[in-house]
Amino acid sequence: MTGKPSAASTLPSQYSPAEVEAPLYERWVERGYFTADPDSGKPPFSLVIPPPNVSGALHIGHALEQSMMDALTRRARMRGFDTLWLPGMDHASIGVQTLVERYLSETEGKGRFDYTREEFIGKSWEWKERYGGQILGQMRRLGDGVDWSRERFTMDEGLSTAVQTIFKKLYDDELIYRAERIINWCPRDLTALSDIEVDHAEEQGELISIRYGDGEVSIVVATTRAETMLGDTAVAVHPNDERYQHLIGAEVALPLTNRRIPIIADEHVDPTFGTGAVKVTPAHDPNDFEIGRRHDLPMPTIMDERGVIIAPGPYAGLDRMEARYSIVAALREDGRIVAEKRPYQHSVGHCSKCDTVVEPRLSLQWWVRVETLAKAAADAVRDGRVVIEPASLAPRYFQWVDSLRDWCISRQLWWGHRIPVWYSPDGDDMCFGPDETPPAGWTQDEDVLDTWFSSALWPFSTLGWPEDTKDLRTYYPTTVLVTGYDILFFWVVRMMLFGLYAMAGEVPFKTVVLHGLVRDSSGKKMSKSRGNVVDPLLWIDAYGADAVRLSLLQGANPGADQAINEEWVVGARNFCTKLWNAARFAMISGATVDGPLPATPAGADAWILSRLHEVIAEVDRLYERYEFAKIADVLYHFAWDEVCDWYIELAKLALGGRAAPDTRRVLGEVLDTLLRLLHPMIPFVTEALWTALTGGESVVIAPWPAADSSRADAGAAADVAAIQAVVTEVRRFRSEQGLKPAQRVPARITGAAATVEPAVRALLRLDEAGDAFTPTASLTTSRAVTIELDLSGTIDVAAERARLAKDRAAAEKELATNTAKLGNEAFLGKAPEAVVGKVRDRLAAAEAEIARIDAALAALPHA
RNA sequence: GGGCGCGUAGCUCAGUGGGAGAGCGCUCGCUUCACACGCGAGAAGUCGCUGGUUCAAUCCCAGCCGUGCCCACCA
Repeated sequence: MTGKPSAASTLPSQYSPAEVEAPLYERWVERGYFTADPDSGKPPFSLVIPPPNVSGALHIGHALEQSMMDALTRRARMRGFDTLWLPGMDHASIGVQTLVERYLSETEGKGRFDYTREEFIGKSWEWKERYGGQILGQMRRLGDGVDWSRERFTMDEGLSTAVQTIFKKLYDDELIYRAERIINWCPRDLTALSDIEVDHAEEQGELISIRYGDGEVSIVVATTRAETMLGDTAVAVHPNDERYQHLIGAEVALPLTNRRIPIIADEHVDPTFGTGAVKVTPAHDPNDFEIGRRHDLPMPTIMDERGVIIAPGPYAGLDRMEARYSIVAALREDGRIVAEKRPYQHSVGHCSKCDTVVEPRLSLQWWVRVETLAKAAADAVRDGRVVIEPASLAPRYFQWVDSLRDWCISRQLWWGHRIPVWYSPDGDDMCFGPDETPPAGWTQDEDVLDTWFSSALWPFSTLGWPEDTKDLRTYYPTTVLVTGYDILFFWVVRMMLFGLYAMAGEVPFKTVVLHGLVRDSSGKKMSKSRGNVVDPLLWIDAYGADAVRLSLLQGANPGADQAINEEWVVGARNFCTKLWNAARFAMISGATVDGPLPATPAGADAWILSRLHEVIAEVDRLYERYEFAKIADVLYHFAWDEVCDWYIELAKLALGGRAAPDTRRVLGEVLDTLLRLLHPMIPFVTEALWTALTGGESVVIAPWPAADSSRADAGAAADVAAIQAVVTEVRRFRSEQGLKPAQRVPARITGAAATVEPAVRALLRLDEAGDAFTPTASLTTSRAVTIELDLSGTIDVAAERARLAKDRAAAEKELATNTAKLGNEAFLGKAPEAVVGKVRDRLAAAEAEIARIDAALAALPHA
């Protein structure tokens, strides 16, 4: 026997995660359980972590996402796969550069441009070594079974090589190009942003209607950005707009300047909006830029990169917001403002990193031509090579990928992958690969790449690409990607673009599992400004990593947001304690995992084994659909309601009798299996208990349970169902009669099977009827078991009558419902036979129930 | 404007064409020999509204009301 009753009996009654977790984790790592082995001969199961920012701390969303990934990985390992969960971090170009700038400002009192590029990058690496990567330690706290030997960073040498290699390939294939276009510019961070790095917010602004020109040739335009009029080079109207036909081709005087600008016709203009006339500022508005291109308009830039007016004149040197105010004032003085709508609600773009209002700006940048790449990315999902779970979120993927616009990838930053393009003294440009040397005298492009460019390579760059490594051959395509639906556009789409392109059409992952956002207890998004952000580490400290993981997984319905608060974590912690005590009981009781299971287990033993194997099958089925919340629910209720509340109570009886050895073995089997089933979700407490219970090396490497349908035992299940029904009914009677739970009562039981009666007596504390037995109360349960009790006192007739009356009312309702159904010809004619039969059964049951209750009522003494 | 979703017990959420569920909370009782982070019993919902399909609708369809998110546009 490997159970250790002597040790177990000294276990405290409560689990102390803080003492147990860290040593267990270190042991797992030291023993190499998490290290993948492509030579193992086992089938591969691989996934890459969505790399957290090097500057980030573990937040509740990470905790959820990583709990999901860890559960999948641990289960796969137990099922015999060679598992690789690859960890790492993202360099977070703009985010980290901003932090480093702030840090340098605080510590050295200098700005970015007080350093050379090389100095600044050196400072950034120093910052990264000193302050970055704290999340890695936090992942250990959570219990993440990642392969630390394969940890990667998006700026490490191999990944930088991958970036340069794919850039050159794209450049050579003419899928990367340089062009002057309107981009989103952050005047604070001084860099271009991609469309998705801009957050739009509805704001109260003003809509000013301005009269351009005078007399015969005048036209009213409306704008929310009066200051951009300094860059106007036309006024546009719709070509079919009756009101303005006579003006098309004319020139109007642009107020506050001595310029005259043409009135042009363009389809883009919506004649129903405002006056139907639009001022055109090609260098400062994306739509105006397109109009400008169509009509070959001049495109003067009127602001510098910080948003300060540079157009010559009285407004030069003013910030764009100051200029707006001054220009509106000047126009008003001139009598040119014909209408002002204030407040005027409209959408304004902000830098997603620093919240500064972005400035559309004409600028020379590098772009990825996405059309063919996006087509391939869409096809891979349409033809099922990549499955999105839940499927209901696939339209979001298509919505994005089917309308993808060229991706601006250059950033005017220093922290990141520098664009591998060099310029000759004559201004020619050429891209060079990692093993190529540009000619002397050529200078490299100053810009770095969008952070997401390197993230897009993550599923293969981390495995060694462009080298043809064993890891790459073994683990690509990765099995599954787990990430939030909010990151579908930023990251998933881009991995699809580049994965299919770089890996000869092979998808980066076979399944995308999308989770939702973790919100606060009332369903509100967590944010610093709301002050409702929770720190998972504080909860780990207070309740243990398992409790945090379980509480998050209990809410993890596919693709759906979830609300969480501390109460949930407390509940999960309580479950861990319950499990702890169940295992403690098993060990105290001499449960064992040695030897074969009994060939013919007795009632409760047979029943719980039958249920156990149903649960295994159910859990397997749910894992295939990534239904973490339901897996947690099934195991929670099986463990608590069935194993603890019924099986252990029934086993206590058997442990005193002849069947004790069988029960000890079954009890061991049930706990062993339950702990293995729970291990992927709550690794620490299951490890502590499983090793103590079984004496095995580690549950991490224990085999995943296999469902065995031959364990099904309908007879045993029926017996236990009868016990549960009778016990529950009599307990209710006892409770309503005010009998103390501990009070033993003599009773005569008739109608109960031999397999049922002893359990009923024990669980209800009913003694054998002795010689002096005088029944004073009798109840017939729904299972046709009659129990006569000698209460040696008066029973509460009124309470009992009320209880029975209530039951009778419920049965009457049931009777009426089913009688009505059976009286309905259409129902009898059209409903399936099975449904009709079920209704007949229920009708009969209701009739029997009423008869039983009436008999019980009649047997009650009159008050 | 386009797309997706939600509205079920006080709260947070599952769920199904044929008997309304869970966790927490609430009420009552309990130092019952694993566990008070526990045990037992219990109360609690016109399944948003209206109409339709069906023998049968919380579930399918339409409309409405409320609510959330994503994309595009917003001169």
